Amino acid sequence: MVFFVQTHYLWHVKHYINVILPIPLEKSFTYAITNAEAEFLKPGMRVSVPFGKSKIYTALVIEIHTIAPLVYEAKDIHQILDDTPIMTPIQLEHWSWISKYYMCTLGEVMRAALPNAFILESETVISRKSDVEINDQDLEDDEFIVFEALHHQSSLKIQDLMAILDKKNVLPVIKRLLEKKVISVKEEIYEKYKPKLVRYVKLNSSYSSENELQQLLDDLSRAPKQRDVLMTLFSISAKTKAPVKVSELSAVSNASASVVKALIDKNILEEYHIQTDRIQYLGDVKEASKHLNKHQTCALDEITKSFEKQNITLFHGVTSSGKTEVYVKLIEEQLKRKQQVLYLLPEIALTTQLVERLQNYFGEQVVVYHSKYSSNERVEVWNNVLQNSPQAQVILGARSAVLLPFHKLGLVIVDEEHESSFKQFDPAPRYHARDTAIVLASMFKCKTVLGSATPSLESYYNAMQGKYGLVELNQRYNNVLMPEIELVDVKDKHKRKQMQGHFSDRLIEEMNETLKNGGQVILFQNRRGFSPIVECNSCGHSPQCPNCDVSLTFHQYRNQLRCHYCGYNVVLPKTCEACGSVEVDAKGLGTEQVEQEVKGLFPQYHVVRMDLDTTRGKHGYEKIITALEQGEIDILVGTQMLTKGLDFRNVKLVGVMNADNLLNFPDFRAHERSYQLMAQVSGRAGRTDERGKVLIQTYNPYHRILQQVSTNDYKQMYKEQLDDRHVYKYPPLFRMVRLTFKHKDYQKVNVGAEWYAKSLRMVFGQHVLGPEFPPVARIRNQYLKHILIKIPPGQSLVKTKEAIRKINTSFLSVKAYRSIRVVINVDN
DNA sequence: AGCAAAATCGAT
DNA sequence: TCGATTTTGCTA
Repeated sequence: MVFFVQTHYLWHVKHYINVILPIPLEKSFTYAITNAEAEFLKPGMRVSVPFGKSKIYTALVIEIHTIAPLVYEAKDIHQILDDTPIMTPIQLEHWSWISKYYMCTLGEVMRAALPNAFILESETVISRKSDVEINDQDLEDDEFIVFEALHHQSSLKIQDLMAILDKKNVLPVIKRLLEKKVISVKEEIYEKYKPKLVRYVKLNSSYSSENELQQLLDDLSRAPKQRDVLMTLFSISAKTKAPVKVSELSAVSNASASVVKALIDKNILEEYHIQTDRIQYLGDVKEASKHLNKHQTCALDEITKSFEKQNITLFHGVTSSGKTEVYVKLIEEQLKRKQQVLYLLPEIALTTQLVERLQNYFGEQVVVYHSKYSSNERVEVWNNVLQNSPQAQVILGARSAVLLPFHKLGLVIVDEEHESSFKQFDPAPRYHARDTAIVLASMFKCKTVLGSATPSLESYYNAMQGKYGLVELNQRYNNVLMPEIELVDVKDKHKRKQMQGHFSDRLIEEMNETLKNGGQVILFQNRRGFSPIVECNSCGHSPQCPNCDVSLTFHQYRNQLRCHYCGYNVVLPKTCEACGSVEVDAKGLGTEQVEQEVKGLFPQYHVVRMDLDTTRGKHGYEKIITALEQGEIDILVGTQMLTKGLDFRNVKLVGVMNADNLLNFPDFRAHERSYQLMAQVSGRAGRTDERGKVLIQTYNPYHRILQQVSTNDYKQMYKEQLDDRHVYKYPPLFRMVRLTFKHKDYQKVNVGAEWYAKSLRMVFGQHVLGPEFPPVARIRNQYLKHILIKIPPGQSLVKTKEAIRKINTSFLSVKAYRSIRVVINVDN
């Protein structure tokens, strides 16, 4: 599709616009516009349009043209919402790439990209018809209640009606009232984004002369508090020569808000508002960037050199080698060239630590963007990026930051490049932020750095193929040694009776040693809850989730059984539901149980657990990190949350409770992930002068991956894993598209998926796998089935997806299959 | 997505 | 058999 065609407007021709609606529909929609609107509108502006029976939606203009739709009469738009486009031409091109590559609709990309506040919603507002004579007897009870309410309030919203009538389905009542011509209904839209206004005060201009002022102060002699406030105002404005905030005034003068209000009411002070940014940088003076050591300097030179030949460079630097300092130098260079920099990080690594570090170097030029930001904050970041404002030169963000309206992008940095959280799983667009960023960079003709201590096989493979440049940094900062990694054979320890609960004697020994010397310990267990399975000792029955095909996880702190897929929970039954036996056993290990055992083993130390359950609050995560930094925590037990780019100086020992459940995870990337996870947790140990220690407990110490982790041999891991991927035809050698079928009817999923697979096999033959049930075959009462399509090297991706799309269309045209949800996941 | 018509369910 | 609930179809 061609966007942004500069049309020559002819006044006798009817104009139309094509728009994207924020809903998952394939087609774009055409609306009629007036000539004046055609002159004014540009692609990237928002309009509100009627859609469906009654609703008004926010739509984005992508094309302005004069081609009348053939089979229907285009509706008129409702109104224009913007003066200038809220997005850029490059962005539209980028969205279009995402929708084609990841096989989703533009509407879905729009939903993901635009801050929520940009998408206005219409609301049904009902009001009483004037001059209508109504006989009370003609109205039913609930109709009369609404009629009465409208005497007190001129208009009511659907929400209000639900509250008044205390039921959720109020539409029939509205319909009946409408038929009786008692009320009228209309759709109203409202702006969601509200600029933040700060209250300021100044002296009313009528007191400008000396005399008037003297008079005023005399008048106020009997109101000493107000006089004080006034004097404070003079002293602040004399000192700062800047507008004075109400909050500042009342803080400095130590007066309550009511005193200030009294002065405003008396017209002595004048109140006014100034619009401000919600996100403000509160840092101190800028810091000069650190001098790089010789290894870092060398890496920086190599990256610069590699950029001469390659657009993308993989920066493979071991944990705590100081990659960030190298990025800082690269960013500095772009800022000199007046170019924006996009710095992508996994959400969880986007901590205050790192943000503060970058703000120290770049001050207010840094802007942060992630999902925890409120809708209004996101709008402000969006606008700053769009306008290329000085506050949006370095954009530090999680996955969705790649969808911002960049103006002059000079460099993209994707840190922790291997992190799987860069790939969005649900809902669509199921995009990978790393790959999407690379495409964005190519549209801006700028360079990309992918950084990681444990690169993904995909990126390392691309580097080996010469597609990416490769720069390595093998020295840790200050030449700290890599931690010493010891594998503990739990099977053997059990045999020798050297286990206490889930702790081997070696782990206890090392923990004692570390704690005695004032060091901190991190224990890693990749499962939350107390135990993932509860089993009856006499009959073997274990409680299952009623909505999903999984065992319920026992959570001790609430004495609950919970499903981690749908959130279902029940109180732990006292006796077995199947046989009534009281002997119920907890099988398997979760963080809660580790915490409990540690507390028993080391009662004199402070133990804290960090997982989804303890970090749920807004700053839950932050609090634990700060407590650890400040040495308030001796032992931290947690899930993989612990692994992400945190710099804990005093952590001397890391224990991996059970490496096997990582390795045995049913996914073709399980081994790669295990290596990355363990290498990253190990990296938390000993980041200062002293060498850290890592203990990995396992039933299988001879596992290749564990051997490679313990010898820190990334290259060996890469080679062996790549061989496996070769044999089993997995990425990075083959590409993959996975289809998921969902329906509450088991048979329907089976038959539908089988039909689909058969059609796929007619085109792709042996490269279609399945349909197969996933390890958890039912979630929230929906049965799931997967089909995997492997795309061999050399086979056209575009054509493959085209073929899949065609089959999808004919699948959906079979009536019996139409109700089956098909989820397409590219590069999953 | 959201809404209305159509189809199915279920208790009298 | 009627009314309620779920499923299906369409939006410009």
